[in-house]
Amino acid sequence: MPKQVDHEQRRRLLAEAVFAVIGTRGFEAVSLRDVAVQAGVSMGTVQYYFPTKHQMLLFALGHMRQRVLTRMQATLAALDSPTRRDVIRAATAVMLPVDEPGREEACVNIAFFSAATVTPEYAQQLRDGYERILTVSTANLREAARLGELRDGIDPDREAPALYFLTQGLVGPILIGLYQPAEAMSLIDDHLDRLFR
Amino acid sequence: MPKQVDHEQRRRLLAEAVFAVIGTRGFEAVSLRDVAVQAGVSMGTVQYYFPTKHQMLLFALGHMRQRVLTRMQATLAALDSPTRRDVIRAATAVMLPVDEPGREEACVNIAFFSAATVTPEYAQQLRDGYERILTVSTANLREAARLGELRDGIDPDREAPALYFLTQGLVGPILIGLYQPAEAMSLIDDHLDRLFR
DNA sequence: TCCTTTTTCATGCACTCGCATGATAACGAG
DNA sequence: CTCGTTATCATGCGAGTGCATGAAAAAGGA
Repeated sequence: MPKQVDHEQRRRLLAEAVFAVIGTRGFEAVSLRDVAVQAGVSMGTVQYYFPTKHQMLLFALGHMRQRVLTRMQATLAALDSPTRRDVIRAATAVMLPVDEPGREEACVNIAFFSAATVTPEYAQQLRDGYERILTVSTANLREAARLGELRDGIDPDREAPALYFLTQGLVGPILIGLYQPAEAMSLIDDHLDRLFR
Repeated sequence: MPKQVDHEQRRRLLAEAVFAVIGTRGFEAVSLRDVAVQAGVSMGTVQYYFPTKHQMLLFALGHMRQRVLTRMQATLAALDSPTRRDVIRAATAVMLPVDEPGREEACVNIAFFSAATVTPEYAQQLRDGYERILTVSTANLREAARLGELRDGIDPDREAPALYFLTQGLVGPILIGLYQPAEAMSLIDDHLDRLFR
């Protein structure tokens, strides 16, 4: 049993390199050579861990989903005795490209979204991610409703998707520099004002 | 003066071919050869009208913006004595990928959005488009407010962007098959219910 | 120490890309 | 018809692509 290497960790390292390339030069610029250079390894190593480029990108997409969730959990855990509204607001902010890792994730996300229109496997991954986040978000709003924190006539099961899609709709404009993150958050806050007492 | 050809029309024809390629094989699959085949001309002809691939894509982006606006105007003009709410609802529906041309436009749009994260010229075009549509949308809502059709406490200048970004956030999920167009429109209608009396 | 397995690397290959070039075809003015 | 401009095309080139191959290096067990 020679030389033990954590394959999964190695793949994650390469996936991060993929993110960097997508974030700086775009999705179509992703080549095995670029990824190798970015990761500081040879091209052969990339091939060793990913038999094909498509599998590499698919893994990278999955890793990005997990990275977003991890960052969200860390952000929420850092909140000091937050209200239900604080939680929802912070979770929303994580999905917006407000800082550099958020921006990179948003670039990667939109790139895969574009690719998903012609690559069903990407679309499946993205659907999974959407449904997971929507489930959590809905549960949060339902809990807020149960605690009586929402205004009268607010249906958590309809408002959760609406809030989420509004958030998603803000990602693009922020990315292209049309909206400032602060403006976007102001818009989100207005929306939350309407939901919460 | 030999052989008169409408260059602008020729470019639009090629732009439509670009759309078709993006819609069926994706943005990264766009090559001069594919566009030429799709348009039924030789590769040299594509080069004749566009000195470089980048200029071709830039023109295609501009043409797409105009196509969306044209389709929107046609849709609105076809409405029979519409209320202000009908106009806003129809304009929103045009931006969602509910039919085939709408889907193609959405695919093209998201592809350029992704590319815009690393190509400032695309970002500029997209910002222009956003601002134009937002201006019209805001004007519509203001007019509705002036006519007293909105509920109390509804600010057109804040609700117009919110409605627009909600719409944009719905495009992706529809494209990847997570949401049905009917569900999306139901969500939009809920939102309009909140705005209008 | 040597040996076997795992990991890394350098190189080659067939293919496609964007772009350049020169020839060919179409068409209106004289 | 003839000519000259415009439009279209076929072909070639260097560069870069994903992937395959075989060799070199690394490292724990004997």
